[in-house]
Amino acid sequence: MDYYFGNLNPNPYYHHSAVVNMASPSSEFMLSDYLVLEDALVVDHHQESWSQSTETESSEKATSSDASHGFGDATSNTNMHIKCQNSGIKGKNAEVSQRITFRTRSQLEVMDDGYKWRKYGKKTVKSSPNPRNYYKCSGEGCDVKKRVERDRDDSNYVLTTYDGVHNHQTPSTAYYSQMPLLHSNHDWALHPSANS
DNA sequence: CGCTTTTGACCAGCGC
DNA sequence: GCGCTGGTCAAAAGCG
Repeated sequence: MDYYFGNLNPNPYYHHSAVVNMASPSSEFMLSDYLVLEDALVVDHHQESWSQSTETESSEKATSSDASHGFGDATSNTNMHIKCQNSGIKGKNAEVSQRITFRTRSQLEVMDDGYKWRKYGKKTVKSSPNPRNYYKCSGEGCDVKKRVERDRDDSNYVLTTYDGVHNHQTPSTAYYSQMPLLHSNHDWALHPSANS
């Protein structure tokens, strides 16, 4: 099941969209718990492979200079093409955690999603020639982790896996208060094209 | 000085 | 039990 989200916030800084492929449609999923996205993107609904993004609504698309507002390297030409899978993962103590993987076309390996992360490990894994980096959320008492690695098939893409749910708001709320907020859940809604 | 990154060591799960 | 692999720890170094 694919959901196509469009950000309703008219502010050009925050025109975002993403497809969410939910393995369990009934599970609770707050996209904005995980994402503060930058550019607009279009997602292929029909195939497993990842296709090149086609820009739409470019008049509202954030420019590269906008990226200097804390969302990444303004010179990096980051374009995001994201599909994510949400699946219930049973932890050691049988608790169900949330794990979501995003595949993002980006020259940046680590994108600013509004949370503060501390790197705690780096590992070369056999399944990929590229090293995998491990991060923990720096929030007090927050046990959310993420893994970041380059796609083994196409190093232009970055695979980011979020594991867990934040127990706090983004620490950048104060910063964002200078501009309209994205990272409230209310900015996201099912895009009409999802029905077609 | 406090926080982050680096990186080798260590640990746990899994297959044989 | 042993080896392989992925994930985490923690000491040292780096940085602002």
